Amino acid sequence: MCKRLHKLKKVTIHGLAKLLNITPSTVSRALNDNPRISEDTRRLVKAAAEQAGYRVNGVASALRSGRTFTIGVIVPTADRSFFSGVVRGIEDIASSTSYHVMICQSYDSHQSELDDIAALLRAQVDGILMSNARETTQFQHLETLKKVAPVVLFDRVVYQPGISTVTVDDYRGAYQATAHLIEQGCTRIATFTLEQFHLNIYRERLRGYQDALLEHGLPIRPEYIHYNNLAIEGGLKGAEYLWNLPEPPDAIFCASDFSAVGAMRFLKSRGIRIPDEVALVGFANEPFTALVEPPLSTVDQHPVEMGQTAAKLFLEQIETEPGAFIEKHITLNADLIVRGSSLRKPKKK
Amino acid sequence: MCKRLHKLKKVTIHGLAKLLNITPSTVSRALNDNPRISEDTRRLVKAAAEQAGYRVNGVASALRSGRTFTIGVIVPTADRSFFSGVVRGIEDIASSTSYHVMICQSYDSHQSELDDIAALLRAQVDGILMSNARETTQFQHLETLKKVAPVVLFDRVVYQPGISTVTVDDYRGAYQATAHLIEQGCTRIATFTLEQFHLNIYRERLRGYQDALLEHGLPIRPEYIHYNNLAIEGGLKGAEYLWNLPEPPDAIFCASDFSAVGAMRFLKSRGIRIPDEVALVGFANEPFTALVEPPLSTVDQHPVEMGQTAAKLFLEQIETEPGAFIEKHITLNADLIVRGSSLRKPKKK
DNA sequence: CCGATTTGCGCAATCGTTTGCACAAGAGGC
DNA sequence: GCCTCTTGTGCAAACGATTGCGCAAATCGG
Repeated sequence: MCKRLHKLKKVTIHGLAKLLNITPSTVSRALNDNPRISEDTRRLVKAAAEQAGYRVNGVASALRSGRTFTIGVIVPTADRSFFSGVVRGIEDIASSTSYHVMICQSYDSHQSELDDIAALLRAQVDGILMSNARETTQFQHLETLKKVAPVVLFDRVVYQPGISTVTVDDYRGAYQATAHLIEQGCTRIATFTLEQFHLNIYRERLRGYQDALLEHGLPIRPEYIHYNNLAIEGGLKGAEYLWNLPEPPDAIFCASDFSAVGAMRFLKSRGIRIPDEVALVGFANEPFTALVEPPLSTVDQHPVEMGQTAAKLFLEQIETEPGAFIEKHITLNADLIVRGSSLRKPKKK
Repeated sequence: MCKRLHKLKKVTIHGLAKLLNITPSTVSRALNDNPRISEDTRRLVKAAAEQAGYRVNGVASALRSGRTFTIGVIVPTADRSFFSGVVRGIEDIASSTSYHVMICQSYDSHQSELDDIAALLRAQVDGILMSNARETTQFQHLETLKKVAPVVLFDRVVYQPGISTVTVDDYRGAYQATAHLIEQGCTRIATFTLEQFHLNIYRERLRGYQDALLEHGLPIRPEYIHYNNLAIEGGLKGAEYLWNLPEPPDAIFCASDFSAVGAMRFLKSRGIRIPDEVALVGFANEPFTALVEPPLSTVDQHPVEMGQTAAKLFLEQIETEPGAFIEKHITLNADLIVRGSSLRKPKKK
């Protein structure tokens, strides 16, 4: 039953060969600029190809050559600013090097992640760039995956020999954000974070927050560390919790922009002034942060650059003999962006 | 020189066949649940495949069967909320029907659009879902493309026989937005739009705006129609222009959220109160619109649903005999979302 | 118990390119 | 003028899966 769905007169190298009275091999070599083909026939072939509207069948050449020139990408979700920025970065590099990008979403589900990997491998992608799903706490699948294809992890990573990673410096980003709040005169600084310590990013952000406090002589108060889902609603609840404490904080470092906006809502509803009574800093530099009132201070993660870097790492690896390959771990700078939500003092000169 | 980059012991149906002392054909049929294979061997083969870690080579089967189960998607840019929402919708449907999504960005350049199409065809995608680049004013390439593969256009479309489309009802969205402003007591309603009338969406939004005015007995004042790039900066300039008029408007219907935010900035800097002195409505329901102060009224375009619909149209078409196929044009509802930026009166009942 | 049908599997061609090898013709050295 | 090198093409075997056809053995009907 399975006949070609849309049959069309396809022009192949065989067709061209017949047309020119030469063999397919010669056509192939001519089109690929093989040096063993004379300049004359090369021109002839290319002209004929152009004129006949020939287009190489990528599937056939992939089968023969073993390379699809396709990169598989797995992100938790494609419609969040950060990840779509990464996808864009990957596509930037890919398309400028004649690669394609195949995209999958894990929806933060471990099973989907496994399915996506299987699907991408079936499609014979040349490599996989991914950010782990939240649910993923076991990494056995990466062990086996890395033997089959180059793997680059970004943002939510795990360190394994043979797997390169790109992250943003979450630790320093959090440290700077917290130090900035201290510098603005805040002394009771709370934080929102996610209680999933298999995720490097939240672990690091919490560390940065804590170290900043300690190194500035402030105590770490466990009641100021609130675990929530880091969505807007989580921020709302978190703020409500904090303001039920005997001594509410005078600043919150939120490990996500969404939770910061949630906190902002709560504070406004209570008539608490930002930044005078409470200073806020978010994380991720989502586009909306510049537009809320007051504009939200946050930490930029350079998503596009992250995607570009991950793609470049992949390209490096694919050019390297598997034996000679040594994974790299690239950390991008996290840039604190100070806006109105945390600016109590005039900027220092 | 071009040896397989990462050679690995791959398990193929030949391997399995040898292992089981049967032929590759039988293995293939067993794995594909061909009814002519006995239940016994089917189980045997599947067990062996499972145990040997066999994974079908999608490239090989694509070459033979003529189907890659891959959908090509071209968007102007992958990191804008609207388009990443569409991509997500497409991926939702695709992955639930064992398709993959290959994504390209045109950056609103016509040449890139052509290149992307060529690249996707080389990869033998089973169909192409795209939104036209801003630059694209000629559509000859679609003429030829549609003969080669099913094409579905979304959002920025052009109507051609044989090409299905999915759009949001820009006309009614704009009409409702404008009517809403009138209902709120505004009588001098300006608009921001893009001076590129080959793009259906801006054409329709302008029509909706104009018809709403006329049908409510208000004049169309040419000086109230401002053409700009619809970015934040365009909105800033547009507002500045309007407030240099002898009689500034008391409302702006902006054909993009970004320009609305730009206008908002200008108005705030002038101390003009929103919505009391000027009411604003944007378009697209970008995530930030709910978060600015005051929250921006806007028109939701249901990007995810648009992507899903486009993907479904593709699936329908691929199942249809090319001869029997008739294109469909689906229009999604545009939903006016009223928020603080345009709400002068208490909500009716 | 014999001829007709079904069942289960193998053979081999095919999809379109790539590529190692062979080989003829031309170039060059002496 | 003979012998070695280059140069330019052709031959044919991959790549891995799918599938029409053929053919035995098993089943069935009467």
